[in-house]
Amino acid sequence: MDEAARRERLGELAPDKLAELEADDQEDEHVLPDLPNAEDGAVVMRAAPNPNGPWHVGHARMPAVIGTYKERYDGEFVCRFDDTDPETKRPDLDAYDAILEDIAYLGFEPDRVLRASDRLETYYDHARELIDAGGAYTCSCSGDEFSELKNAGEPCPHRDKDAETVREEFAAMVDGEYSAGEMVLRVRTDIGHKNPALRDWVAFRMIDTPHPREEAADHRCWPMLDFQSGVDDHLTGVTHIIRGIDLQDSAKRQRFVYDYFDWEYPEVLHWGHVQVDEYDVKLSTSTIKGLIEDGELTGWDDPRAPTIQSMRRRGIQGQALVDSMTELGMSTSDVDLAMSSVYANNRDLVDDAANRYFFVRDRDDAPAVELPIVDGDAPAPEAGHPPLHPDHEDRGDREVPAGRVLVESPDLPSEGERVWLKGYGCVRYEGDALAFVDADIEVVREGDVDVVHWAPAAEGLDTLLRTVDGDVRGVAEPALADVDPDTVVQFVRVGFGRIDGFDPAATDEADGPNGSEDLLAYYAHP
RNA sequence: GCUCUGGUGGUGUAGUCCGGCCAAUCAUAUCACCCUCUCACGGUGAUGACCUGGGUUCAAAUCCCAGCCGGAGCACCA
Repeated sequence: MDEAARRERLGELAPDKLAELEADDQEDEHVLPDLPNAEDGAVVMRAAPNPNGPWHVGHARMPAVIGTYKERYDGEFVCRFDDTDPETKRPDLDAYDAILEDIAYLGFEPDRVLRASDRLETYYDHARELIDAGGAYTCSCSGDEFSELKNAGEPCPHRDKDAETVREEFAAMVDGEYSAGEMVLRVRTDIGHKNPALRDWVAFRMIDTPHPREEAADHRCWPMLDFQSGVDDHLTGVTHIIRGIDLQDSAKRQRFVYDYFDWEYPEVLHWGHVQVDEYDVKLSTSTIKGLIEDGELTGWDDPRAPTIQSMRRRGIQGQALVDSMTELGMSTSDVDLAMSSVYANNRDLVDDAANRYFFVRDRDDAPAVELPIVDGDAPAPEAGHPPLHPDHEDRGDREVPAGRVLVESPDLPSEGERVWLKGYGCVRYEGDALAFVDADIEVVREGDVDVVHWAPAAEGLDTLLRTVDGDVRGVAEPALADVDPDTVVQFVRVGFGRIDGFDPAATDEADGPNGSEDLLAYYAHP
């Protein structure tokens, strides 16, 4: 009795038990824990990326989790670009769209998209209001000076400035009358607070470098994350904030501002950092950017790059990444994401649709071997006809010409031994040729011969397969020429990959590192 | 130094709030077997964890104490 039948039977015998079982199943579908104080239809969450480059795989976690909760609570997904640092983490103008594309690839679409750099006047207004409420003061201490006082729990001399001076000095900040480092606006918190991280933090500072966005290039007075993000979260109606443990103290800092404004602070959840195994490259936008600039990586979508764009180009479904990310849960400890988990999820999604094709690798340590197939015990057929998919005969089969063929050297049997060319038949290796034996599948069923993939030497496509471990050259069967780019296929006994491009004009002579192959493919995983 | 925060198999996770049904769930991983014209898919099985030490209790992964180890913040970065 299979699962469905068993359930049906249970439904007849004990309907209440079945209902219980199904209720449990519902529970189980929720990989993520429930959100605290979440009301259906009244949940607003935001992803707040700094657009200083395209996303790495770790970034997928935020949209994956927010998107999942959005669906569960019929909530809202706000994407707010926190691009308030034109200098140190300078925004990259292409990154805004790149990030939105990354989110779309993951299968989500933000309900609202905001840019903090569009909202400076709003932040200034709130700063003025905060000053009027006695919650902020301008300060011209150097960073070191203030740090020393702060660590001792001592106020700096500017703390007791009269409100009028603060107003004037802040107006001058907004007008850009100071240079970087000359003046900041601090939030008056509690200079003796037991946690030094919370004492009178900076809300606005001067930056001399113009913002890359033309619309914001005139501003010199920029809010710090805690101020900008705190104000925006309230103004956009965010009910649940999810962020990394590096921002653990942010909520505590922002609460001082919220208290001045008499706002209610949203629910906050923190999670740990995500590490991804399998990559030597550090998971950081600036590190990856550096590697690309140094030529170590060919771009953000280099198969060796731990980026969303790379996953996409390799044919890994955004959903696979989302599944893996939600499986990480919401723990505050650091987690290691195993790429094998992403691969397993992707295999699940892709296996049924991916048609099968042969690709014979030609590697230094395992070169492809070219041999003619000759008549042996029986006349050799002209071609093999393996199915496009073993579970879907209805999709038909491919034609693989079989005059001179290539096989991978480790697949070659000892001289005199037989091997089964998949979709073709049994051949005997005779040193300089493969002699056709027969097409009686019985030898395979009995386990007497190994089954290997192969490709025609002349008609095959010179192929470049780009993998995480470097580029692999080889020859693929000609049927791949009819496959549309962007299709995910399975290279039999090699693994899944995505067809990137086909160039029928490519000639045999023009073998170079780029653009010379007939076929370009990206490798996903086994 | 001060302040947070966390420790369940290789990885992730459930269980911890309200102690027993936990000799600990599920997934992935690894290995084996079955299936199979793939090393894929599917099926079966195996491997493998409660940080340590005390305490409370009839009973502790769960409560208490101490210790050990880890992560984060104390930026005019986000």
